[in-house]
Amino acid sequence: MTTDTEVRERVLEAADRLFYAKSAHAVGMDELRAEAGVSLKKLYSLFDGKDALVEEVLRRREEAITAETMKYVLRASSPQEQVLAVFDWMADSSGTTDFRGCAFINSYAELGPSSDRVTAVVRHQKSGVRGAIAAMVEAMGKPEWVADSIFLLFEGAMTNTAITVSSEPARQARKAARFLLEST
Amino acid sequence: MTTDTEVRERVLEAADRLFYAKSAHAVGMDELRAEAGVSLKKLYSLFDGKDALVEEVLRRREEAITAETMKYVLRASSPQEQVLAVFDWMADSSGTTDFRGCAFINSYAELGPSSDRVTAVVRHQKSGVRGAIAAMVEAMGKPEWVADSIFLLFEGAMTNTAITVSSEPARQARKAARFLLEST
DNA sequence: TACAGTAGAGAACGAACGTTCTCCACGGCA
DNA sequence: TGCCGTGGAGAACGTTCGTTCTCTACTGTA
Repeated sequence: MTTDTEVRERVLEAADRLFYAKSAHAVGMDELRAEAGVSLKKLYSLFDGKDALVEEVLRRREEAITAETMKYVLRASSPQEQVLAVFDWMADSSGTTDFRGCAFINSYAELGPSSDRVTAVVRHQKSGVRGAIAAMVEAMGKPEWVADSIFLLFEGAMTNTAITVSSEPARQARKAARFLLEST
Repeated sequence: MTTDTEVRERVLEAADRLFYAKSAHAVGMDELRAEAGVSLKKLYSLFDGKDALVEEVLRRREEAITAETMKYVLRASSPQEQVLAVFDWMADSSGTTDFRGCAFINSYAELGPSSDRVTAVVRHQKSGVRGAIAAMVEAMGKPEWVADSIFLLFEGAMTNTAITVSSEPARQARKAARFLLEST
């Protein structure tokens, strides 16, 4: 027997995958229904509509990404390697054929102007990433502008890794971040 | 008398403004027709449809942005200030209330997966910016990885200036770029 | 077996889209 | 003046979307 929670999760997983791959407006509710193996009725009984679904997908993805990058950070051997681990995560992620950059930047580009809810989730994710980097950099005793710079390198590498379909930007950003950490 | 060329330009200007502000899929052809003050018939006689219009808008914007940043670069007083001028352009641009980040990144997020034409224009613009920065940095005798890093800082600042609605990321990126140029 | 209630399949609906077509007003020219 | 062709206004068309509704099959229970 499949509980509602399980069905919800299946829908969210499918929605996350499709929205990320094709952008939200390019995925119809019927396509999503088919991909999740769920009836349209059930879909609308579990979610308040497409907008709410998009929002929930983003929130869920924020948690998932945070957890996954944390794994990279925690297995690092030194404080500096901890900071740089986020770029290793990016390089590994971009190896998957369906890498499409930062889902939050993408969603903000597509839906930001029309949805305050999406904008709020995106801002929350960005300030979270920025805060996490800042905490690690501060623990190394480095000035705050170094953390800001590494965050911007991360963001720039995220989009350009997607656009160029190569993990080169991730490696370049890692190198720059290391230089900043070692020369300040 | 208004020539076809003038009408074309008026349509392209309106399309650029609307697409950038609201994302392409959120702007209907009828809204664009009204904004440009043109009949639907004329619109379709001048352009091959919405897709072609989006593509042409992006190409036109690439030229316009290149020209505008060049103005900042050319008035700079030193090679280093020339490189950093791109961040001054960004800070000034973000001052306008309707700043929405990089139109090419935004378009790639929204249309990249479904349009090879859009993807091609975006890649062209990105490699152009990267090349321009690389040329200036190389002229200073700095290693290539410094240029790559400054480019990524530029890209990251572009998106985060939009998301945070503040020119702070532009200033942070400028500071980081200056540090890279002065310590290598 | 008879029945109540749930859930799935997918038809149906209203709105919005991109695109084309119809109709009419107007200006140049004989 | 009469005629032709261009162009504007916007109705119309076919499609697609998000969302809701209808009908039917099935399950558990007495």
